[in-house]
Amino acid sequence: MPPAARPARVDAVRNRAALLAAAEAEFAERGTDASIAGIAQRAGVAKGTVFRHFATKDDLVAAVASDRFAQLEAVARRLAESPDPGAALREFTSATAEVLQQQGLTFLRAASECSPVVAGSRDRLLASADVLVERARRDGIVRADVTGADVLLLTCATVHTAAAGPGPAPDLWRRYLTIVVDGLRPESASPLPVPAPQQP
Amino acid sequence: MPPAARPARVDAVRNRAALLAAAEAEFAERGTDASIAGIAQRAGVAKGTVFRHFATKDDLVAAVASDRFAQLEAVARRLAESPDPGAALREFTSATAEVLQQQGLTFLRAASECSPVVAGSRDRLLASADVLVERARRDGIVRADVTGADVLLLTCATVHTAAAGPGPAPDLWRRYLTIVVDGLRPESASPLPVPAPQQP
DNA sequence: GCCGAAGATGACCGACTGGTCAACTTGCTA
DNA sequence: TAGCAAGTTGACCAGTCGGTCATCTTCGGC
Repeated sequence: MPPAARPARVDAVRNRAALLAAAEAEFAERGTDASIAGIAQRAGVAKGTVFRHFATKDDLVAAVASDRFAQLEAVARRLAESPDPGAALREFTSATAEVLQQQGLTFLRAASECSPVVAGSRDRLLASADVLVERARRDGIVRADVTGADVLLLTCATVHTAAAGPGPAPDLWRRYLTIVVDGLRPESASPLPVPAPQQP
Repeated sequence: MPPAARPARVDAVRNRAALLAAAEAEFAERGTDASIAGIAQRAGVAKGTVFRHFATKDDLVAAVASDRFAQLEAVARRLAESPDPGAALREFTSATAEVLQQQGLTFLRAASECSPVVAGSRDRLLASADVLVERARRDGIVRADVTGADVLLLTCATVHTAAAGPGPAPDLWRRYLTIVVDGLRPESASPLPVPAPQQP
């Protein structure tokens, strides 16, 4: 085992944090089309500094996206201890929708498609979602043929509808999440024509 | 009123049609990021020719997107005469999903956001969707507080979920469209927390 | 077959991108 | 406080993009 690396300099730590915050904001506003130059400017740093901290643009995208998935996974783990499985599932989908809404759905999807690190974070989130769905099913809240991946994808869907609407409709997703959750109920459920996906 | 313009030359007509077909395919594959050069090559034409027929890239995007919305509006008008309003609504959502899936959801959204012509086509489609929803509601198939814009947005949503899934899952949207339509039923409907949008 | 006009062409332009690097500055350790 | 590794900088590079335009080709009326 090599000796512990010298700790990072304080200015490097500060710049790295500023870069992550700036990247988060720029990616949220403009998706993966956000330019490195713009992120650097927002962080108050030269462009070369970005590449010192993140070898490629993809690495920066992955860092931001992984943080988001990890944040949601923590929420799911906490809710898995909740005494009311139905409320826990609703709260989880709302929290997920809020993060997706804030960070940008297509950004997170693109990130998990081109980075195995992000895909890993996403899969851990999926596993936590499965736990919540299974608990809700045992409670009679959701139909038998629905999985965690289904719920995550449908939550993404409701956020997308809000983003697709005209002008700012920041919480239109609440309307559609309500309809979707109603559609998950076991009463009056139509048989589903296509099998559930393995991953969201 | 000026005298009728001389009819277009046959080669111009042929090239315009080839360009529209090529643009449709390229936009479907790569969204608005598709390059003019790629579209020109696919159409077997030089780049300058593209700009002779469409002054800007946006004009080309608008032409392709408008065609799609008009195609869906025609479907809706036909279904408005159908004797079974519930089946008509289901068929309309399926047809819409298929077009969105084929042409690319984000492409169509981007197109209608930056071109008033496309927005007009989209609004005509919305009006036709409203007719279908109203008929279904009178038949007791959908809850009272749902509009045509809701149904269109939710249909977009199910397509988005399929696109967000891993690998090719070309008809996963059928699974989620079933869940969503179940969620539209009047029985066991939870009150909706946010008003419906004016446009989809 | 001739000829004018409409159309097609592709080299070219400027703007912008992600990424590199040699020169310079700064924080930390001894 | 001296010295050096770590960190920062911005000019620069190659590539791509949408868009222009002088030049050439082709259609179609006579």
